[in-house]
Amino acid sequence: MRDPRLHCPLTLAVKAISGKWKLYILSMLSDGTPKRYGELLKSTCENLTEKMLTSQLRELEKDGIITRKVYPEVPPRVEYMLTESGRKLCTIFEPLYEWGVDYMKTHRHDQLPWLEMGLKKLA
Amino acid sequence: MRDPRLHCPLTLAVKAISGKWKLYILSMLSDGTPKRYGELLKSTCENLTEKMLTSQLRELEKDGIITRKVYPEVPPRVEYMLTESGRKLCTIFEPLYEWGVDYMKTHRHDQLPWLEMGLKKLA
DNA sequence: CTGTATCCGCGAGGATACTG
DNA sequence: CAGTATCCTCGCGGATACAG
Repeated sequence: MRDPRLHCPLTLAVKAISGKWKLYILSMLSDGTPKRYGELLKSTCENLTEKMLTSQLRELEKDGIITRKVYPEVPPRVEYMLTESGRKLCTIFEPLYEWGVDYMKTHRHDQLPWLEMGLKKLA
Repeated sequence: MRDPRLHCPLTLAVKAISGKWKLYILSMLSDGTPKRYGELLKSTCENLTEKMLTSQLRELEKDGIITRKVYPEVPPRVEYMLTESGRKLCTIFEPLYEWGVDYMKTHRHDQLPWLEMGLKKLA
């Protein structure tokens, strides 16, 4: 690191969303309603494991992108929700979604997994 | 894969940009001007290796996001450039950049590497 | 200059079992 | 229900050498 040009906002943003499952998780939360742990675990058809979900959630929480709310109940209930910052980050899903639609018009895709998301509420 | 709900455009888009270096590479190309191999290799302060650059470029090319043009010269010259599809994909950099700016207003960042990019021309 | 080819370390991440 | 705790595989990706 001899380059003195630091503090690039774009690098920061790219780092925040890198991580194999973060965009998937964020897309599940992007409709704005809180989601429970088990809900997130099941709502993807890719094989997201408990360990991975937990670690990615922790990082997103550390970065101030989501909040984790624990309800002192039995059985326990934990809800994850976007912060204001997280909601802003999720604006990228709209262009991403549109890009995907465009892309599918001109290519063949018969093997792609489906992803739960809430773009309708975003738009 | 027992879920019958396939063909999600968002999943497709997420897959297209996943890969450790793709967003960095795309951001370097996002000003629209063609870039040479060596140029891309040097213009990031992270340690992107030749192998990684090549593999990521190949995938982006395969996905129709960039084009690779070889000039039959000596010494050889190869230029990489966004396709129409790639340019559309790069629209996410604007919200990402803005998110990073917002984020930096409320957090401390003294260790982040800088990234060559061309948002000005995009805006 | 723009790449392959090869080797290989290492840690992300998957599987499984267990806990408050 | 919502997680830890462990173990272990596997392939990403770094280093190096070489080629057209």
